[in-house]
Amino acid sequence: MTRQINDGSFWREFEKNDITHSAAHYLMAIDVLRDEYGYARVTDVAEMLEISRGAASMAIAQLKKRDWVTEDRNRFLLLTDDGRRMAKLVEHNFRILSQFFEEVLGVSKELALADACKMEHLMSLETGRRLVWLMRYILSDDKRSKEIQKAMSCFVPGCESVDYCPLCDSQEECMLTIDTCDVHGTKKRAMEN
Amino acid sequence: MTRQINDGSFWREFEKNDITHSAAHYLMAIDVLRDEYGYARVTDVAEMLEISRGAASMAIAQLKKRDWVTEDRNRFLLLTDDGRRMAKLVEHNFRILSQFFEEVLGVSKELALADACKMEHLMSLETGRRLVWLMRYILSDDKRSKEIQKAMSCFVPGCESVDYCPLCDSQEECMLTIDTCDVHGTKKRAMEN
DNA sequence: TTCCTTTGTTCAGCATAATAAACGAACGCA
DNA sequence: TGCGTTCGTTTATTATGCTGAACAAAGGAA
Repeated sequence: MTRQINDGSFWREFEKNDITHSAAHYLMAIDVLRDEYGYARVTDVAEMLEISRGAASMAIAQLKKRDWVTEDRNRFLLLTDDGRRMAKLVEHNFRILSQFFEEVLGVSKELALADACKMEHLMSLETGRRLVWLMRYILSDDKRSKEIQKAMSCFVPGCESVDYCPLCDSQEECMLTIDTCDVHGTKKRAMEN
Repeated sequence: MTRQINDGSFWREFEKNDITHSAAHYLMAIDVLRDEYGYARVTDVAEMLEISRGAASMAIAQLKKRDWVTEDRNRFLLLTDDGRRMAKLVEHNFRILSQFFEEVLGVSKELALADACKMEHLMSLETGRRLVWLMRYILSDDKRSKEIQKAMSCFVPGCESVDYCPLCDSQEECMLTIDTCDVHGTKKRAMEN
C-alpha cells in the first residue's frame, strides 16, 4: 500500500483554508456578543477573547476588508451575511464535533471540547452535514444508540488491548496496535520489548 | 441553551498544540523517504514537500532542537523515537479521518483527503483511537455496515432537505436546516425567501 | 588540478498574528 | 470648563514560516 501522504504540495492547502482559527473566533465573539448584549464593540471582543484591544482592532480591520464585518448606524460591530455564514459554519462544526466526540465516541467532555475547538474551522460544510446525518441516524434509534454506547464502553486506551483489527489487515501497521501510546515520550516503546 | 464558545482564552489552545501542521509533514516526509529510499536529506524533504531548501533547512533545524530529528552515521536525517511517534500519530490520524469521511460518511475521496489532511495533527490520540474503535464496530458487521451506507446514501446536501431534526430540538437552530449552504457567498440566503 | 554540480546553510524580505505602549478623541461628571 | 476615564487606533516588537539569493563545502569528471 503506497502512502498517500505528502503528495506534492497538497499539504499546504492548510494555509489556504477559508478562515483561520483566530478569525473564526473573532466572528463568533461578535455574533455571541450581539446575541447576548445586543451590541459588540472592539473592546468587548477583546475582553471576551482575552486579547489586547490593539490586536482586536487590527484583526477586526482585516475582517472588515474581507467584508465579514461592518458597523451599524451606531458604529457597533455587525456581521455581514457572509460573516454570519462563516461564524455559523464554524459554530455548527464545533457543536457537531464536540457532540460526536462526547456522545458517540465517549470521550470526556473536556477533551471533546478541546479537540472540537481545534478542528471546528477546518471541516468542510459537506463533511459536517454528513456527520450530523450520521449522528441523527445513530441517535434516532434508542436500541442502536445503546448498542454503540455498549461497543464504545469496552474501549481500552492501551496499546496491547487488541491483537487483531479487521479494519487494518490490508495495511502494514494496525491503527489500534501501533505504538503511539506515549506520544509525549515518557514510556519506552512497547512493541520493541 | 448557553453558548459555550469563546469562554475566556480556551480557544487559544490551538496555538499550544503539540505539533504544527508543517512540522508534522516534515516528520512524515522524513519517515516516508527513509521507508522508500532508505535515506532522507534536506534536499529530498524540500523536493517532496515542494518548498525551498532554505525553508527545509531551517524547519529541520527546529525539529532537531525539539529532539524529533537527528542524523545517522552518514549524516542522513533520522527520526528519533519521539519524532517517529509524532509522525505515526499524525499519519494514523490522517488514515482514520480520511477513511471515516470516505467510507462511513460517504464524502468524495478528494474532499475526504482534504479535510483529513487539515485536521490530522489536531485530533488527540484518544479521540483517534476511539474513532478507530467505532469504525471497527461499524464495519465489522456487514449488515450494520450496509445499513449505515443506506442511511448515508439518502443524504441531501441542500438546506431545505430536512424540516425537523431530532438531534437539535433542544437547541435554537438545527444544524441541518440552518442556512450555511452558500458559505462562499454566491447564492442569496435561502431561508429569507 | 581545475571546473561544474550538488548540498546545506545563512541572510534579507514578506506575511500573519500576537503583545505592549502610546496617543488622540470622545464621554461623563463635578 | 476642566479632569479623568474609556475607546479605538497606531506603532514597535516578537515569533513563525515561507521565498529567493548568496555562499561555502564536498564530490565527480575532464
